[in-house]
Order: sequence, then C-alpha cells, then structure tokens
Amino acid sequence: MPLSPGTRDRLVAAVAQFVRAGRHVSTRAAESVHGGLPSFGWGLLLPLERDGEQRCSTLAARTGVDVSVVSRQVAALERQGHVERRPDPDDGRASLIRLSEAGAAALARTRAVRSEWATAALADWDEEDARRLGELLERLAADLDRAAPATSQIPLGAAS
Amino acid sequence: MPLSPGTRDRLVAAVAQFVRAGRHVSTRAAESVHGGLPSFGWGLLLPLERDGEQRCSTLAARTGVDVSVVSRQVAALERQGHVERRPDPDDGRASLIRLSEAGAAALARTRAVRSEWATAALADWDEEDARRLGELLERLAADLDRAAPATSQIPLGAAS
DNA sequence: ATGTATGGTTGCGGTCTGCAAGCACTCCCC
DNA sequence: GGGGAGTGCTTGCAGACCGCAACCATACAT
Repeated sequence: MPLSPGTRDRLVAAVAQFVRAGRHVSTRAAESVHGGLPSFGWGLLLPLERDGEQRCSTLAARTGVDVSVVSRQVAALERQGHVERRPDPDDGRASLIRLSEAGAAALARTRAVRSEWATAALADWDEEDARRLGELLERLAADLDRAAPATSQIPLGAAS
Repeated sequence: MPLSPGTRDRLVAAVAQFVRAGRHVSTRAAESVHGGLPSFGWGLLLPLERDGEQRCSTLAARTGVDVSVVSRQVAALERQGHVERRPDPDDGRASLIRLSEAGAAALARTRAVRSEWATAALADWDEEDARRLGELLERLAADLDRAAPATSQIPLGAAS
C-alpha cells in the first residue's frame, strides 16, 4: 500500500484539470503558426523527426491512436508537403513516411512558438522544479499508457 | 533567466506527450461508467459539486469553454437527470444549474472508476513523488491559464 | 421610453476520434 | 504452386466537442 487515497485522488483531480488546460494550449500553439500544422500534426511529426522514416502502423502505435486517424493525417500532411511517402521496398502493402524539409521547418516554427509560450508560462519556475516535473510527467505518461490498455481491449460502447 | 532552454523544451515535450496520454484515460474512465456521463460531463459536474448551484456563464468561465458548449452540455445532462435547472430569482434571463442526486451518484461512480485506474497506474509510486507531482501540476495548470489568454483574445482563424 | 448590454439557445461548420468494411499484398500450409 | 489466413492501409460512417454568429428575452441606463 504505497500511496494514500487522499494523495492519489488529489493527483487524479490535478491531472484531469491539467489535461483540460493543456489541450487548449497545445492546439492554440500549433494554430498560431502560419500555414499551420493541423494541431495533431505535431503529434505525428515529432516521432517522425525523432525515429526517422517509418510506416503508418508504427506511427499509430507510437502515438496511441487508431491507424485510420494516422492514415488521414498523413494524407493531409502529404498534401501540405510536410511529409513524403515512398513504398516500402520490403512490403508492397506498406509505405514509409518521412519528414520533408518543409515539415522540419514547420516543426521548428511550431517549436519556437511553443517555446515562447512556455517561457512566458514558466517565468517564475526554477530549474529544479521544472526538471523534476518533466521527469515525473514522463514517468506518469508511461504508466498511464501501461495501465490504459489498447482501445481494442476496452469495449467502448458496450458498457455493462 | 531562471530556466535553461533545455529543461524548458524537455518539459514542453513531456507536457505534450502527457496531454495525449491523459486524454485517452480521462475519456475512457468516464465512458466505462454505466449510463455514463458524456466525457465532458465530468468537467461540468465537478465545479457544480464543488461550488454549488451556479449559472451557465459562470460554469463556462470556470471550465474555460464557450457558453454555447456549456448550454448544450447542460441540456444533455438535464435530459439524463444529472442536473436540475431553476430560473434565477434575481435575473429572469438566467437559470441556475444544480447537481441532482442522480448526478452526484454518477459522479461518485465515475470517481470510483478513476480511482481504480489510478491505483493501477500508480502502483509503484511512492507518497512523496505523487504529492510533489500533484502540487507541480496544479501550479503549472494555473500558470498555463494565466499565460494562455481567453479564447476571445486569440483570433483563432485570423492567423496573419 | 428607448437604446444598449447581458444570459442563454440554436444553426452551422470544423476538427478529431474510433469502428467496420473493403482492397491489395504477403505469408504459410497443403 | 495454389488457396486461405493474416496484415497494412484506405475510406465511409457516425459521434463527441468545439467556437462563431445570429437570435430571443430580459435587464439596465439614460
């Protein structure tokens, strides 16, 4: 019994409130970039930048959404020139998605806007607290992913 | 210059990733309650429970969304019996929204489901880390609210 | 009384999401 | 080698939210 219910519930409440607040900011930051990425673009371009060329299904698994969503977003990003696609030489069904130069530039612009916002929001934070929060958030996100099974395992509509 | 860019950007990335993960969990937890609240219901019922009877516009301000959204959600929650409405005795235009007994019960059920999930997700967290994260999150949410002006102040579509 | 401001509702369009059906291709077993 | 099962992806569909703008009813100020 490592955690008191009080602390746990307070953390849950803080998370719920924070997710709401964070959603606003994350969509706004992307939208304010001209020729802006669709707000979800960030979530797709980031793993593309970090892990390089990869296929839709990998991207879907990494971002935790349905493949169909990724498929549509990739199509949109491709139309806008942010990503490029080529057939997978090892598998005729799949294609490999790669960040284009324009996409990298858009990502950099979005990142700059975010940094600006973050600087304002974090004006009176000190190094220690920020570092600590970053670590704890990363850990919590990982634990949430682990505790929240893939969508297929939760019968969404079929509540008993 | 209280914060290094490296720490700041890492925190930004952690927040972005976390918001994505958290959104999944928060919607799922509400949906899994039978006769479930619409996932946004939680966001409305919570301030109703905490601050008591209040009007739509107050609710909208508190939750940070447009009044029209609150209006529709209240209508839905009223149909489901989760909230009750009565005309404001002091102002014929307004109505006061109040959590019903059924709504309180639904809220309790949702909370129970959340606690269950949280217990699983936080299985190997210790008291100190959880408490610290809760505090830091609350502080960050407040700072984000402060740094991200109300929607009316950001011309959404009118990007230059 | 008349004009303005405010609380709320509704129509509209947009984004993001998941599910399910369908297509093309791969792989394995007979 | 051929046929069936499995896989990668796309698309049609429906649902949840969101904000803006137009609108109505009431309140308030001059």
